[in-house]
Amino acid sequence: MFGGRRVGASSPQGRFAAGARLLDGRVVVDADAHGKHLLVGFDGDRVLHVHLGIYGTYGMGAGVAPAPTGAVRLRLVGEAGWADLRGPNVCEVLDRGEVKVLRDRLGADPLRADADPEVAWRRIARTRTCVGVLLLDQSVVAGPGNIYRAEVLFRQGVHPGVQGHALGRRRWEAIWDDLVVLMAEGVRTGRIDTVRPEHTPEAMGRPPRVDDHGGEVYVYRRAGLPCLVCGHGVRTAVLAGRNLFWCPVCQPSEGHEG
DNA sequence: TACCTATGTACAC
DNA sequence: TGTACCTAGGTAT
Repeated sequence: MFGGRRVGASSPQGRFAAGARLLDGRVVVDADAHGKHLLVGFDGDRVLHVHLGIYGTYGMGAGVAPAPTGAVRLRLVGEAGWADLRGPNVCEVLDRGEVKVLRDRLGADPLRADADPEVAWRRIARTRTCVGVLLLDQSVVAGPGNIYRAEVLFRQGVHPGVQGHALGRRRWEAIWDDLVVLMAEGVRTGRIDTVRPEHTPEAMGRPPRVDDHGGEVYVYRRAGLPCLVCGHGVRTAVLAGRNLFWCPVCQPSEGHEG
């Protein structure tokens, strides 16, 4: 919608007024994402860096932009359409050098063709930190969040408390390969569905259930409900500051509880 | 109208 | 580990 075109930038809410002025009237030359970070390049060595965080949203449309509603941090308007950004964790203008600093602190992104899971593995293999924490550490793996953490560990039968050094290369490779598939599918469909065809409510003869986040999942936010595979109650605990969910039967704990 | 929750991160201690 | 950031939508009062 904006690539190669001159765009208008404004901050109806006012909090990004100075930044918007740096971009206003410039041409969008490229756009890229690394993990949860969006990088939109403008002419003049200016890069818009956006991280949606936990609240942020983008609203977009074709044609003439409507009057802004709510707290619109940044509005971009081009010939073909408009985009409104609300509530981001980060919204700033960087130069290419600052972008490199940002990228250097991010780990392998399962959605990127240039990702090297070997780098992540070297970090994982030498730490006692558990895999449930490592999967949310964006300097190890960039992109997965709380839903993918819970779901990929369930799909691979890995207890979230397994320490990095005890995970083993094969299990790490299985987790990585699954993330690549799941996240690509998420991009394609715009939602997070992780339930295999043989476990869908239709296949199992259960009523359909879609989580509030909009996708079908095995354990995420299903605390106390029966596991879709074995029927045991799904457990929950806080790990790395976020609500974690797992099935204690399908994800055996290898000698430790909790 | 108040309160709670959420696909996240940084910083103080 | 706790808290601030900061927004919208849902539920309770």
